Amino acid sequence: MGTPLPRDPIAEARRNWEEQGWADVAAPMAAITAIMRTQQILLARIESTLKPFGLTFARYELLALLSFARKGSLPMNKASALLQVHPTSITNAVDRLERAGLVDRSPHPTDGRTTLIELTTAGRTLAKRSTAALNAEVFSAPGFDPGDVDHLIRILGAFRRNAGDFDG
Amino acid sequence: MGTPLPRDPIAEARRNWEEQGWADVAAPMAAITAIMRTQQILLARIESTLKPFGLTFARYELLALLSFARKGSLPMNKASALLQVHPTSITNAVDRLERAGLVDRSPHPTDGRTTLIELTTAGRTLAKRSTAALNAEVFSAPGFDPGDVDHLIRILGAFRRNAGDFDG
DNA sequence: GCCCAACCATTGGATGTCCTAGTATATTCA
DNA sequence: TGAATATACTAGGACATCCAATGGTTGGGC
Repeated sequence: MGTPLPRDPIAEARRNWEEQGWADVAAPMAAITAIMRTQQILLARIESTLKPFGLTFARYELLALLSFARKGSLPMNKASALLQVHPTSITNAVDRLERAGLVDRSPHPTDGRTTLIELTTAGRTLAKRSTAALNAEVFSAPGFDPGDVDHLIRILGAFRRNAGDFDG
Repeated sequence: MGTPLPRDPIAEARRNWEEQGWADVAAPMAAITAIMRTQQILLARIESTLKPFGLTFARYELLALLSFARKGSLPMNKASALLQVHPTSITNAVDRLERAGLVDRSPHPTDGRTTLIELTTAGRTLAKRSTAALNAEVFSAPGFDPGDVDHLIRILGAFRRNAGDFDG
């Protein structure tokens, strides 16, 4: 996974698609494949930045979400909805964060079905420090042309709304 | 993970970033998070389309790559480089594809270190059929504005070149 | 007031990805 | 020629994700 390839493998795939008579879907195929690869690159950078803190991206996202919660605590199903992941992934992340002393579980005062999660002091500190690291090492120089960032936000925002992520 | 949220959680995160005094990196943060989520949505669609064929995206990618190989066979390290994944992921995928009778391993004629992988007849057939399904169910209506597809390809292409994926 | 459908969190199983080691084969160079 | 280095693949472990199934808990309809 090291040295650059002589040519863009996605452009190559696009040419293959066109040669096979699938020219009508070749461009969307290339765009979707490019998103897959871009996500992979970005995730690797993020994980590498978070590693010194003992965090993965999944656990960081939960920590960051909690650090912005008005009441300081959040029901697990709410976290699942906001982060758009399966409830089992939240359970898994909370298990590990709790074992690391970064969050606490507590029963919901009125609804016996739901569990609340809350940052510990250590968790709040780590959220701050790891966010600072991500801002400095990843978000401040993402590798996009500055003018393209807004394009991306608009295009992907429309896509996500279209896919049913949110109303608006 | 069902009903749409009342508001865009990524726009929400961007506002939080700005309020914390990180306005300079709020936009790239939002763009990167949007790419993560978009990839997740697209991957779910692709996996769902491939499920009836007994394929995952990882295995499909390998099948498709082999179906375009000029010689019909490919060394494993070449597959690893072209698909941009860890060599162990290729080993894993080939293990399962071989067990399913879709590919064969064979020793390289001159280099005793390398293993060649090759589609079986069943593998070639399945590659064709599953590609047709993806074209019909995912790539033909990706959910992007038609004009945005070319923007995406250009922006993400520049990003990937910048990240060292390929020269050009 | 009671019952059942809906909801919430968890468990266990399958898959995929990466990393670290380890083994075997090639190549380079003193 | 023979040792050091580089390359190719495999083995085992950690982590995350999804799905299906389980066991409590609520709350609306009768």
